[in-house]
Amino acid sequence: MDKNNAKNFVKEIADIDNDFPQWYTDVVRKTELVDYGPVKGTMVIRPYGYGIWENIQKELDTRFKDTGHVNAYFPLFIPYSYLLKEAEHVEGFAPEVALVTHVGDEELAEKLVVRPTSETIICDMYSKWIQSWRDLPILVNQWANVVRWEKTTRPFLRTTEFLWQEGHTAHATEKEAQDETIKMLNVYEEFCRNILAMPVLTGRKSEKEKFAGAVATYSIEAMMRDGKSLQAGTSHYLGENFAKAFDIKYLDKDGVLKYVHQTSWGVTTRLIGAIIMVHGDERGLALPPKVAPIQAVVLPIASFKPGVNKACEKLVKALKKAGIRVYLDDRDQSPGWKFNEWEMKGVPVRIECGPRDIEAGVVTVARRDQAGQKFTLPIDKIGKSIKELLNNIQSDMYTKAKDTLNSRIKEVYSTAELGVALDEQCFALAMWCGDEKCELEVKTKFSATTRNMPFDQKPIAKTCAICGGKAKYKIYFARAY
RNA sequence: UGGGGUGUAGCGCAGUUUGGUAGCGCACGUGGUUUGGGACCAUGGGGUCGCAAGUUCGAGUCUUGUCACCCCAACCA
Repeated sequence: MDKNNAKNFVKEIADIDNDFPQWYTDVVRKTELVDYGPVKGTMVIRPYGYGIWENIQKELDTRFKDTGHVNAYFPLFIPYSYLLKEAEHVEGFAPEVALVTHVGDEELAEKLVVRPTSETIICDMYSKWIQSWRDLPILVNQWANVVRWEKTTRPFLRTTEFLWQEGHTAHATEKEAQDETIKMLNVYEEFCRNILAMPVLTGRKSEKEKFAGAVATYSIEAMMRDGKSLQAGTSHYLGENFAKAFDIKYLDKDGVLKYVHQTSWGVTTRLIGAIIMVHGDERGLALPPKVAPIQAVVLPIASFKPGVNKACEKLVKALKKAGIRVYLDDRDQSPGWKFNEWEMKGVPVRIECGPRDIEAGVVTVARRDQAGQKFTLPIDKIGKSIKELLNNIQSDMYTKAKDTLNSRIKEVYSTAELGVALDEQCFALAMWCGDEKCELEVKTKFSATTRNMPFDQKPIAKTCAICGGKAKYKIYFARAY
């Protein structure tokens, strides 16, 4: 037996602290989340990875319904002319849209784009649906795929095709639309906190970083293990921009024809990448119980011995009855192999059941988030005790991530301090004059960008940390994915 | 689009300098012994060496062309 080889197993995955991007790529592939697709930048989401997305969908959908939204579906193909209607929008997206120009050998009279986002086609429909103030608000969400032909790609974080949800709402008043924008941002924040065990920073994007066509863009920003920021979701206040471009008007109570005020908001499969990079460690993936496709894995030990298989089946039955997503791994592999396999795949709880356990009336349990430590739980009421355990893991994972985030936000008052904070893998919270020049300077000097402006705008200084001019906003700077 | 690198079995690689039967580790099949932190023994299967021309008695190896992918900058949910 090659014991050294066995112990060095985890080194098959790149060193997380020294080579974070490589570690990420290794984990994503070795844990059977994805394969690379044949077309550059596309990915095949394998069943285990898709299971995470299904849980995300389920939890988000519940929240959307609770806030009055309904699901609908709009076409994949959009006439190119639609994209041209909103000036900023086309400028932002044209370079990265895939165009359909031919069917067979025949050239199309009008080019089609494969949707990079659905504002245009949805607005086209809204202009037909909306006549009167009685038709408002329209609160629609779509689960779909979109295509953006980015130059460089990475599984989940930036792929040519990705899955997402996009909410598109139309309102009678500016106030109502603005409230909706913030409401959905807060839905995302709560979802990340409670379901993904991932703390995020909410706030408004700078003019430079906002969505093409929006009046204001708000984002949730998450901190990855290496101190880089990941924009995990966005909520846009579109104002009347698209309403004017697509002629979406309603007749108000006062008899005046008015433009609607709109919002759009979305999160993508990028969230899966965020989970990996926030919770993962040197052993691989660690999934928060609420999104884990498998919450507990049952491993029979010495299954050839009498009674073991039966005890495991009984155990699985009890756990299923308690509503736990459980998997019985009765494959013909050595136990140690399976321990590592499931740890790498991030299953929150491992339950070992062998002859010694059966004799003692217990099972041996290991938590993924506290690797290596085993303890026993009595076999009776196992459903209830594992359920509690999963809840504890969920909240412990959040606490740990939250502490990390808090300890790595540095208030800075000068360009020099900003650079130091970034090099220490921190987010820098600074006062800013609001001028794009300062954003560019930071980008050139430190390859970092403004992330967002928190709602708490209580100033920490009077002058801009970059140029020393009069400070207008408090804003986070960070390197980003 | 600029700079660097790599293409050999499912994965990771050696072999190329100096041309001479296609190799190694892991994974996979079968039989047996095992099973509480990646087991062992035996025995098998799997390759047009990225592609195309050329030189040669003979090319994974030399020449020319070509394609693909990866990393670093620029672009982005």
